[in-house]
Amino acid sequence: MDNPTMARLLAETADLLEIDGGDGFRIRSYRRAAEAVEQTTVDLMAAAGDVARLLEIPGIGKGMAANLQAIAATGTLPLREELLARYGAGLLELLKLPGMGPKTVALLWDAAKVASVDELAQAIDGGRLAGLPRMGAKQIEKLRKGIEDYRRSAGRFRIDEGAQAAERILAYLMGFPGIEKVTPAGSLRRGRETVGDLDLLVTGPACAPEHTGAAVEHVAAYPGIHDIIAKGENKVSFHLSSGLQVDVRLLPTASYGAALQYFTGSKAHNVALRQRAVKMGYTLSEWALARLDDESTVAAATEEEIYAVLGMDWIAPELRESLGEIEAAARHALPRLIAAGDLRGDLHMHTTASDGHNSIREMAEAALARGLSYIAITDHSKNLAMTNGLDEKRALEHIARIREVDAQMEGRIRIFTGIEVDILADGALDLDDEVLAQMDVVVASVHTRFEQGREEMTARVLRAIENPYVRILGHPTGRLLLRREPFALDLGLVLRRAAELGVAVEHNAAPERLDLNNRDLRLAKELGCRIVIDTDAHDVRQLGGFGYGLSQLRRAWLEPGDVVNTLPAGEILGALRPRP
DNA sequence: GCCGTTTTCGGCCCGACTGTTTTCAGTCG
Repeated sequence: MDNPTMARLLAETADLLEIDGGDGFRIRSYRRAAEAVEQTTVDLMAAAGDVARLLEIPGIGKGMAANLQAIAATGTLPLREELLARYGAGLLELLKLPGMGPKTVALLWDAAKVASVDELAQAIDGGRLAGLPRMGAKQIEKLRKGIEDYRRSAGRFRIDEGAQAAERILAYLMGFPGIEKVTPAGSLRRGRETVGDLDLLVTGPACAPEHTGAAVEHVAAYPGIHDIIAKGENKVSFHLSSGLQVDVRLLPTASYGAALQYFTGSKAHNVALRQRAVKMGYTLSEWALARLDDESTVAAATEEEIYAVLGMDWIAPELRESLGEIEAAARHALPRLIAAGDLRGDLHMHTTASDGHNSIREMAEAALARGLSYIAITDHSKNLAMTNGLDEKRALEHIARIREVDAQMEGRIRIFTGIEVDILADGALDLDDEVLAQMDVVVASVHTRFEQGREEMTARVLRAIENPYVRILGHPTGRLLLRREPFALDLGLVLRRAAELGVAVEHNAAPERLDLNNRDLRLAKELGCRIVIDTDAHDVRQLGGFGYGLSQLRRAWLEPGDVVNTLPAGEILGALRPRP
């Protein structure tokens, strides 16, 4: 078991304790422990026998060390099992609905015996919620909508979850002699926000036709398998315990390119490509690109040669959505897509001054190690009290420290001063302008859920970016992928006004964020709005992790010039809105 | 359940917002 899974078990125990009405401080201990387990670089499975080692981790005491040992030994912990036996796993699922917290879950369980999302839907339809405390018409409607959103995303997994699962399987498969290459295809390779299942293509001598038996058995023996759906000569399909379906296909090296092209998709792209092939006298399948007349193979080993025979440049997987990429590739006019190496700085991150886990210096060194040439430190402001947000006085002290560390770095990396201010209900910012005037970078973000309607919400954000010190609009939709519905916001208006004012709009690269969807990003480009991609890093490991957000930019055909933090340190501030 | 220039008990980040509550409970960050 890995650390993230252990962290999940502890967090679930905290949730169950909360539903159970347990002591709030004890609950918080479990939450803190889950966070510590998530954060630590100690491999807990390996260290489980060493209590002293466990106790060195802040947030882990005697009780929690015993819990970790129980998890390592049995795969779960007694308290969690006990609570699960009493309440059932369905309650944990209920907690994922927006507006649904432990108190409401407990209420529904006590009063209406609701123990799962399905039972909640039935209770709503049956009118059994009416009359319960705090269950007015609006609240019930909110739950109904929440269930709808939840079900729409069910069955798909966030791309980072898919990528991590793929990585583990890949490492396992590569340990088998005769397997040379494992490539994830499908929506994972195309960089979508979510994946429905995993397609893994495997090749090497062990995958030669008629000789796949041993390799198939190796795949089927993967320790993470929950159940096997199908096992054939060159394909094994199974579920992981998370419910994610995985299709592993064993292929001869000779047709690897054709298979990769076929299984990468998208469906629409493949249909269009096959039509083009037919017009040119070829037929394209997962085995090869062949001549229509005598069925002789003309290309199969690599994607590049297949596209080349069809008169096209190779198309980046992110673009394969049949949105004009085939025509552009045929005209040799594909964009020079933005790539990881183009990004020179990260303008949104937190330190221990608010809710980050590392110091200014540590963040700077980590950024340097990742090849960045500048960062901006943007800790939270006072309105986010739970993050230990900075008031005016502390904000000024903090930027003095940032400048000190910047001087210590002696030009190896540039550290800009900054703050992430909160947009209040009336559209004002929560810090005085005199303080904001001292900042290189002011990121204005919405942290509270507004539900009063699209016009009002849009007006608030528009008012916030009128403040002359705001240089970046952070979390422009506030959407937490697959968990919270997007804010109702007329993003078209906001992007247009931001473009006029020179305010850059942030695209958060964290997989649970990915603020701007494909349409938003294409619109931003159309309107000439500046995009900045940030990681909102809360520790050194998140820093520079642009990957998932970068895929979104590439999918929207964005080029280096469309993204401001491709500029060098000396030009970045000048490219943002000028300070008054 | 964790932690301690409080050494073994008594603390433990808090403010904004919504809905239904006529004074506040629950959720979120």
